[in-house]
Amino acid sequence: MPLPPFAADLTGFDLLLSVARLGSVGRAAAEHRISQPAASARLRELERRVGLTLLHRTPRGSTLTGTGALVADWARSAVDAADALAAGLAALRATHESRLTVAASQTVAEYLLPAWLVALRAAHPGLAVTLQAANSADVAAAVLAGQVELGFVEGPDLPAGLHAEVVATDRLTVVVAPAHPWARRRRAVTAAELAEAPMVSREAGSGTRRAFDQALGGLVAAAPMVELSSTTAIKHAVAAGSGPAVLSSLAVTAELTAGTLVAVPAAVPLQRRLQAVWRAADQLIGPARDLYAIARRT
Amino acid sequence: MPLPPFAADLTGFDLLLSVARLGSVGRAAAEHRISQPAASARLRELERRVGLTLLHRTPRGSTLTGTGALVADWARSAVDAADALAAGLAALRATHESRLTVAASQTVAEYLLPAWLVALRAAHPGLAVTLQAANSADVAAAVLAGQVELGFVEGPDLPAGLHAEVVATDRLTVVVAPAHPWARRRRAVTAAELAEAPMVSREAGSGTRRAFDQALGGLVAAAPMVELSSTTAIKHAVAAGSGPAVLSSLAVTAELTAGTLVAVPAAVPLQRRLQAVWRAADQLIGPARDLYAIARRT
DNA sequence: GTAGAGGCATAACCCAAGGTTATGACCTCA
DNA sequence: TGAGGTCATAACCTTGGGTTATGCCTCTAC
Repeated sequence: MPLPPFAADLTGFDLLLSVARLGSVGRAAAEHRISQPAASARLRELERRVGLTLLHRTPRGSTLTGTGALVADWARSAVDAADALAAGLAALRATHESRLTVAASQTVAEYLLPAWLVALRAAHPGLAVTLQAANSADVAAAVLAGQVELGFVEGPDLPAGLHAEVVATDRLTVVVAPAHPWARRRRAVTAAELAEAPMVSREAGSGTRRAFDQALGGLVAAAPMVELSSTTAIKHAVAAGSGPAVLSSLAVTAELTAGTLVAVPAAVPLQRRLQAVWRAADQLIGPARDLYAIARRT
Repeated sequence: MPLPPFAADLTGFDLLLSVARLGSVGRAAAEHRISQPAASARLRELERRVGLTLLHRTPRGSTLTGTGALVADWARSAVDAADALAAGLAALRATHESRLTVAASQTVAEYLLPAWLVALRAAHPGLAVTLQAANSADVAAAVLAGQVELGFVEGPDLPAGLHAEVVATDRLTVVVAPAHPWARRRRAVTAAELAEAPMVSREAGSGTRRAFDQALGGLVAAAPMVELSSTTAIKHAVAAGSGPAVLSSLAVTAELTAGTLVAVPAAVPLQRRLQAVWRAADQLIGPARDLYAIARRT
């Protein structure tokens, strides 16, 4: 389960990407603020560890070999993911005197915001972003109170005084363990069936749970089998066979691909809008406006 | 441009994920084959570096704090990406006596295969996969010659003797730099316009180029402005303003989000099928069959 | 043809991060 | 109250990765 040692440290791959872009080990070294021999040694070590020749070194520069180019492309996604992680951490850590303050609901903070922050940083290098992650209601309250300039929430119920714009649509997915009877269903489960089934669900008041309750129309959902406060915990519980759950499709793509969870077709409109919100009295300006534009573009 | 130091080394985050899953620092240490004090020190160092408290340590185990859970979720995607990189590298490096041999065209090898390999490894721990990355024609030839059990190719033209099944549909996207006149277009560009415009394109014979030529119907495309052999090089050329290009939408999502490239609506059916191919005489069995199933599920 | 510039490799040296084992302090539970 | 689990601290060691100095190669320009 732990990451193999040669993949855990991305600096070598990061350096490889710089070499690919700049065409020489020396220039890549300069970009990373290390000496040329250090870069050279690092790249050699990387090749030794992965057991492949990645670079074509010549007295006039270095270029990627064929497999090197493929590896570089794979490495790029890993480095990008690490970069998104770094952007999120920087936003969490930033002090409150910084320029842009944002609050986001769990789904947005978890799955969408990191990429947005990376894009925002491209437009505003050096901008410090402060992020509050909370549930939709708290996000709305923080925006209304002026603690944050911009918020991202799920679901339709919003307090007055807020201006909201839909930035994306999130589809909810019914998931079960592969061994669950529903896993083999071809006919969509009905609202009634969903209402009857005890589910693994988030706590009452979460955006995901509210969206599900609404999707049932007039029906009232059975008491949940378990209530858990994190998406990850729910996924594990479902995979272990606890019962069905309703989760954002953003949250389960990896598990569906890996086959640890199975999506069940459902005959109810499991959609919800992800909205950007700000005070109706204010105008979005500067970085907040740009972040909103980035979010819309997704 | 280089990755910040605290994000380059993922081992700390990987360890954090183990703690989250197992509930104690000691058990996480065991999973990573290091001593408990080493793990403890590493986690403390991680918290120091990111400047956040991630763990709630108690005499009966350790759990994530609120921000810890959010960070863990972000970290998971970074670790997963690194894991996909590792799976790809392992497949490239594997010796030829290993059990499963696969060949894939560039688009598949770059964007889809790593995730599939991760899923495959979940089903077959320890399985060694050998990967050949080549263009569609060479992949087909390798399958036909029996050098590889399973191939993934783009486009419709296949030699006789191969069995093919569509595993995914890939949409091609016309992209330009934000400053390009087409970037502001609301009306779709026509096939005639696309045929006339000198493009930045892959070399003749690549799957992407063939698909584009076919999409023009009877029209014959203008000579390309530049021919480049890697997707990355094309993206840079387009972003620098060289002209339009037609690329797999898988290849440009990040750039579209970041705004360095802009998608142009097109009035031609820019779709192509990604197909799994194997020898018509053979039956897919074992890991090859599972990899095919995983690919279909995507 | 030769000098110079740019590029990578090697050598010698140094430092610190991170590993280990041994041990202690703390809490819970039978 | 003692046993068994947890995490923290201490003392020590190894090694990966950094630095500067230098050499060799190849292409280009005069």
